[in-house]
Amino acid sequence: MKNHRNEHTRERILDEAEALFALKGYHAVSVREITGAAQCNLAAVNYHFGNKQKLYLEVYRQRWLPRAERVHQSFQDSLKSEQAPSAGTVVQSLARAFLEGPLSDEERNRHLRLVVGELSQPTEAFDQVIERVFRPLLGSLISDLRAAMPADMDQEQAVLNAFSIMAMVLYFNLARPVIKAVLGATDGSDLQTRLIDHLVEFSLNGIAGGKWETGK
Amino acid sequence: MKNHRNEHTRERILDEAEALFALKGYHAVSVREITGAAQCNLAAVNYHFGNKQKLYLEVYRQRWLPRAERVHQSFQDSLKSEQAPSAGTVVQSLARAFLEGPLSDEERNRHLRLVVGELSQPTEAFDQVIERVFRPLLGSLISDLRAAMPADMDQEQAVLNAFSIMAMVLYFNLARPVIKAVLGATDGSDLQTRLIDHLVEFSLNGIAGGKWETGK
DNA sequence: GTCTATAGCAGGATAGAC
DNA sequence: GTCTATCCTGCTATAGAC
Repeated sequence: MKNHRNEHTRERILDEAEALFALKGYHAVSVREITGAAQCNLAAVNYHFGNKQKLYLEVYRQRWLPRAERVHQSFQDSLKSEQAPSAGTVVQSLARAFLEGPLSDEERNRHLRLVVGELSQPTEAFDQVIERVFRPLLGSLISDLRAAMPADMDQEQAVLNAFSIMAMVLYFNLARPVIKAVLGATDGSDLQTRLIDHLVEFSLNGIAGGKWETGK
Repeated sequence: MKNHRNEHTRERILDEAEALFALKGYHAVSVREITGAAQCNLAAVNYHFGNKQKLYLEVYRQRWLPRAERVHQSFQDSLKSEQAPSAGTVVQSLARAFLEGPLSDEERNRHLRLVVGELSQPTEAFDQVIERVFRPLLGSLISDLRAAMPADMDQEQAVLNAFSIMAMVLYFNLARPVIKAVLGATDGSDLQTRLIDHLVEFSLNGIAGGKWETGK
């Protein structure tokens, strides 16, 4: 009975499993590695979750989903304070919710890597990700965007705009090392902030097509 | 000696390995699966490539790299025909090189999935991908963009613009199923073309910041 | 709920015949 | 170059003591 650690074994397993799955992907991580990191016994995974696959699904259900909802909430909260948010505000709120919102750097990295994993190699968690998170988030984003520029943006345009923004959010996180490498030693200062600024300006102009002013 | 198939075993293994690695990722594919698909013996992988890891690297060297160079070439060729290409032409050439250029749909899907794999879970192939393909391509793109709008775009801006375009190219391929799901049964017609149009317009506006005209 | 011990198996790799 | 046969490691999963 080595278990005098503050957190319960089950929770520690979820934490370590999430970190490892995000870092290496499902198949590259062994149950031994997870239980080793969680400092518990090999058998604990089967006891608490049944098997490795079910552990993975629980990571999504109990760690990833709530966090995704926090991000969505943060996005909506920062919009609720305004009555008729401009497109600029909408895009900025979204970018901030993802890139500097309620998540720590480490959490955000885990979170986005996991979703990229599901996008590129879908498992049983895929449907959850799409239906319970992606679709609602895109729904919010699209309706907010359309409200901000009611004139001549049809549904498909709005969807594609939303996807383009998500593309940058995901990619700027995933390719951070590459971006750093290419930009060279120029950084040191807050690359993160400059990325957000760029993302907001780029996508705002992308959406607006030069037709609306950013109010910048 | 079952080998009366047109292609040499070594080549068939490379083909099938690439398809499987792209589809499922390195760790999710077994050597048995590869040799099964290539209709050859299990031992053939070790005979021809040494081990699984070296096979994976050969897939990059002998299949992925040349294809990446074809795409880059296609991008540059379509620009060479013009003397002072506008930013719109540059972006459109890039998008077309990737999304409807020299690659078939299947090839393109493989190609982009493999690179996303390396981005999200780097292996020994990562450096090759960055140094021999990514950096040169970004270099071309950046210098073309800066030539097209010499006024006030600094190096970092150009880099971030280039990354934003690449983000959309990669993501629009990866998330194609999601996009289809969200857009619903609206498609049928050529989604591909509409995606390219959107990508070009979005990123052109994103780059130009409303300051340049697209000439559209 | 946590542990030890082990069953049972799949995967990578090799030796050696052809 | 290709095949068969086999080794052996490392994995998931389970049974059962505590």
